Amino acid sequence: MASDHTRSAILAAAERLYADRGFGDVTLRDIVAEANVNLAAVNYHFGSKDELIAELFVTRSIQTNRERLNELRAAEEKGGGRAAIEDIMRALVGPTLRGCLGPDREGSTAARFMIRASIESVPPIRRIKNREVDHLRKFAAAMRRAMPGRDDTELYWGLHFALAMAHHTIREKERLLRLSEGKCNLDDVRAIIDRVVTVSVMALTMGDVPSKPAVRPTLVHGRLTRQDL
Amino acid sequence: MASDHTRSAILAAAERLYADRGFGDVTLRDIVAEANVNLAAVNYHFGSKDELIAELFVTRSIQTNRERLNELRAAEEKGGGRAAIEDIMRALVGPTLRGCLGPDREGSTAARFMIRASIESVPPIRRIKNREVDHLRKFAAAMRRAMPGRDDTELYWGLHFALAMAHHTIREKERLLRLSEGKCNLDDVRAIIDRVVTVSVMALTMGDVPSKPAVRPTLVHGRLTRQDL
DNA sequence: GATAGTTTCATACAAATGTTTGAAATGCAA
DNA sequence: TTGCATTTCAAACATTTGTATGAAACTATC
Repeated sequence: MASDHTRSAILAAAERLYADRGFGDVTLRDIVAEANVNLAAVNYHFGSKDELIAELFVTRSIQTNRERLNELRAAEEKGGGRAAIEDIMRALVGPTLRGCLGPDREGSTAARFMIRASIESVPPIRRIKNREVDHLRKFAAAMRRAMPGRDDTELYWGLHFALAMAHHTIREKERLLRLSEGKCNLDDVRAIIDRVVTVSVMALTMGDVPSKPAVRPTLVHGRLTRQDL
Repeated sequence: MASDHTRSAILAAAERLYADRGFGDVTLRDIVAEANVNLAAVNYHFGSKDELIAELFVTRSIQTNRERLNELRAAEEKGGGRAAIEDIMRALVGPTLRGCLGPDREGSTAARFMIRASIESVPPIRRIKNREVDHLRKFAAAMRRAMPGRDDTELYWGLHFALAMAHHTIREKERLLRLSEGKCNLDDVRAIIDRVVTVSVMALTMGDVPSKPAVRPTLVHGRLTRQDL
């Protein structure tokens, strides 16, 4: 194991190709051609194609999860142990959206790969994905601390909808661009994050009785009243 | 063309198998075995495997789109030519959610097939999905009539988020169930539709100045009481 | 009931794909 | 250097897959 040159070349080439063309369209021969290595190298270094995909996915999963948890921890420190709900949602959707929607498209190969993994459903990845629930539970716990007394069901739906908007925006950005004839600016990632966070917090606080009218308006005006393109 | 027996047997078997095992796992040989027809029958009747998949998807898509437009038209008639925004959103997400989340989903292979089509991303279906934009434009137009003066960008984002929540709920219902430990009831389709519609309308009206405080509370309370089934 | 058009069938084909193999090359320590 | 383990390589393997073919069976019209 003197130099991982071949091994990492395969990983890089595979991730790039999968990100660009999807799992269904990329063969081992495509990968080794892109990596300039021999066909047998994949099975030598990874055992099988599925294990290569799995390694790719777990690596990136760990990275994204760590980013998210870092943001979450920072938010909790900022709030003295209890993060604000909007900061929690921001920590949840921010890393993914920034990674996948940013104009720095070349550095975001990893993110585009993760989107592929989210769109297509290939066996090795599906197996790993089942563990993601444990990760989301940490966010659910933080949300519970931020909104004590709120019904857990509402909380889960809010978390679910936040991921829905984030992932769907990434998944269907082409369609949204076409539908809006370019009016929806998908390069302004910060505005998109603000938008998703705002709507998520709205969804989470929507059960509030109108006798406490301060909550919602504050959020509405505090966050992105302005998302001009 | 005396009796479409073979043709429809293929369609039925294919839809069932695709619904159960996904596109990646089902071969033409599986389909013809399930349908008790000859292997060559698929190419004879449909031309190719992709055209078979396309026909399956187009058929179901047309059904869903017709349902949506019917609901939209009914809402517009009810409102005297201008439908209420929440009714428009309900027409947009209702048919899909009802079709894919109903408690009779075990028996409805069509619904499970559409879920598969939403989860996996196979070329013939992707091609067809691109035409969906034209269909969505009709909803954008209705929304524009319902909310005159509102910026088009906001309108598209609202439409986009509504579809995001609906589709993500269908796609990830297993995960949501597991994350919430069964607390999120995914069999109560009406409540889910109300929830998605409410959040969507919130997102659409979030730029409103608080000088018109009647809008949001009305929606909040009307959430679980309305039904247009 | 003969005939033309349609459908079914067994079988073959060609291409693609993940995997294996065994030898050659390379690196490294003694 | 020699010897040994690791890595690379070209080639082959074994399946699987969608599709094509040509004959047989069937159907309906005259």
